[in-house]
Amino acid sequence: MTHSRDELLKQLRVRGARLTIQRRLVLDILLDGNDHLSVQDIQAQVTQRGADLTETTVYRILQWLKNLGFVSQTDLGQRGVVYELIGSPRHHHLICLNCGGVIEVGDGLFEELRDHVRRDYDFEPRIDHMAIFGLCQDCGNQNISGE
Amino acid sequence: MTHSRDELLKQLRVRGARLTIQRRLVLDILLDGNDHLSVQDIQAQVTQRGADLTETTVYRILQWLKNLGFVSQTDLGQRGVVYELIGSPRHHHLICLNCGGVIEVGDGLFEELRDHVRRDYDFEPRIDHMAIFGLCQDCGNQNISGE
DNA sequence: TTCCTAATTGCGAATTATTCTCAACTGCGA
DNA sequence: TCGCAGTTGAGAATAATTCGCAATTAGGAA
Ligand SMILES: [Mn+2]
Ligand SMILES: [Mn+2]
Ligand SMILES: [Zn+2]
Ligand SMILES: [Zn+2]
Repeated sequence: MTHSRDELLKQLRVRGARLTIQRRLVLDILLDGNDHLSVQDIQAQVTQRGADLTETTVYRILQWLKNLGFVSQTDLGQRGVVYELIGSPRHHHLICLNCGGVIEVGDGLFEELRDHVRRDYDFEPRIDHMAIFGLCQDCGNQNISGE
Repeated sequence: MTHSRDELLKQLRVRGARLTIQRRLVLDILLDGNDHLSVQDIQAQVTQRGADLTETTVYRILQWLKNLGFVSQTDLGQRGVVYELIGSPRHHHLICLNCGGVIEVGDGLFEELRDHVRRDYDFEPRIDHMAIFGLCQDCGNQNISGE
């Protein structure tokens, strides 16, 4: 499940952050649309709710939430950069280079990798919302030319 | 080891690609500097060799090599997007979000993940040159503030 | 409740990275 | 050697993100 709104706000308050209406708005949009949202998507939502934030502000708030570890920022390739609240448990995606299809996968896939990295390199990986590119079942069977 | 120049050219010829002087030049630069090269890095090398390619052309050649599966394109975060010939065996990197340190790791780390993805999702992942972000040993011990 | 101030936002320009268009050029098969 | 589809050059265009600074405001202190 995802963070609840109240829990989220509480955690932010604890960290001494100012809860401006702009920040609440972006948080609400992220909480509602439990989806991949681009900056434009978020701006559209802002407008739809009768509000109005600068692009700059949206970028700044997303950056802030990302640095705090509440939001993931992921480049989905063709589909560009998207933001999403990091739920628990986390999830990740397989993205087909040919058809663009996006498959959601659980975090289990990455548990071994995480452990290995920790053990072998004493490195604490932040694998929050990975995009793995490749060829899906359908496209893998066709023979894809390089160009 | 890395692809040899001749082997590489042969493979490209087989695929019916035109081996222009521009393409040879970029290939040679990639072969020599066995390193992460940004587009600017490559342009600098081009100049250093007394030649002169447009940025556009460099982008196009890199895109072409990437699509053919010979070159990886990786976003290293702070350090931007870099290109590198995909060697065999492949390697990947751990990148510290705090100090920016880059650790090279072998491909073994990803073998399990690859198998899982193939088995569980019938998806052929192209894990050529991954960047895993997180905190290195030194930085993990300090307490990092969110901002 | 009011006041104060550091944190945050708005605005618009700047920067950066990448792509596009189209005319000129050229690698390579016939 | 010729012809042309594929490739490059040039420079503008587009898209994404960041910057600088003045105006605003959240939230603690009085
Ligand atoms: Mn997702
Ligand atoms: Mn590398
Ligand atoms: Zn596909
Ligand atoms: Zn570090």
